Amino acid sequence: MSSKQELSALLKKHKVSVTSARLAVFEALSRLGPCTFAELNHELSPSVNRASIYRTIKLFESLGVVHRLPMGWKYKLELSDLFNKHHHHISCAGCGQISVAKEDRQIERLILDITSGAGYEHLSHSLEITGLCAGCQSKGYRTA
Amino acid sequence: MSSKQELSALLKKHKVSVTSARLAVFEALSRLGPCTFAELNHELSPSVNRASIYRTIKLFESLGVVHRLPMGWKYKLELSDLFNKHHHHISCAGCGQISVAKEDRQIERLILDITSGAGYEHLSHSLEITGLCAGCQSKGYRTA
DNA sequence: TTAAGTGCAAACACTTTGCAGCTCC
DNA sequence: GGAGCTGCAAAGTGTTTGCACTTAA
Repeated sequence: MSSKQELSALLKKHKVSVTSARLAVFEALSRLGPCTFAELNHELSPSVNRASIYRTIKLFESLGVVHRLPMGWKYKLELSDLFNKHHHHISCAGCGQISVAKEDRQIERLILDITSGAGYEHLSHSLEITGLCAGCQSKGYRTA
Repeated sequence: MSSKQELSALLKKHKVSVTSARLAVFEALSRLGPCTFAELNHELSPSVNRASIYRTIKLFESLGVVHRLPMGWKYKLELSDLFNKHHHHISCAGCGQISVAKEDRQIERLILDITSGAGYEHLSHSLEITGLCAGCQSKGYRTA
């Protein structure tokens, strides 16, 4: 089953319409990977309206289809673990490029460990690592 | 040395003025703990202007005095590890309350491990855990 | 057919900026 | 005394909303 079909199934399951705008947003997100709203909007403009993209993103977030990655003052959007195996990001403070941290089963367990006993339920987590990529290091970019 | 004195020393070291507005913002942050901009503004109003708070927060961030914690669509501010031992947060998706995860030296090491070899430098990280606190569970709050 | 979704434009909230006056050093 | 900082008000962004029209079911 293609991920587009999975999305349709999920939308139907939640009794919301499968519309071309929603499919277009989903496709753009798959194509772009982690991206800002502006990038997404640029990709979809003018076929999908800004307001509709906002509404779709909000819907997708509430359905757990989309995730926000904090990026300093801003954020980026990406398809969530439902469509994209769970992973963590390393982002560059210089150029904003995002790479994916190598997988580590142990860290997932530890994160569960440290939260146990706090009385929380439905836990999820986001681990964001920031640094300077090789390129920006050689360009002499410096953090404040 | 009190943390207020540490702040003054840090400001002087960076050759920026030690002003009453900056001290006030710093004190409010210590008093409030993790808080939204609106809360901070409310605490400081009308003695410090909104614009000055923004400017001060920006300065403090660039000096590494203040951190932003991603909170869904918004963020909260808190004093950074310089004034506050390094730690991780668990926030409640229902009421927004933040608690501090129990410490774990191992997790810090693992985080360094998974990032090594990616060619990044000056690494820092933020681990945000989200769930439902006991209170919101009993109130029957449900995530979407 | 009709409830739900979309585009458009206007409203809204949050953040930044230019400038004149005030403070710190 | 002078550079740096603040308050104020106005300008930018980014995001949300009301409404008439269109589309999926």
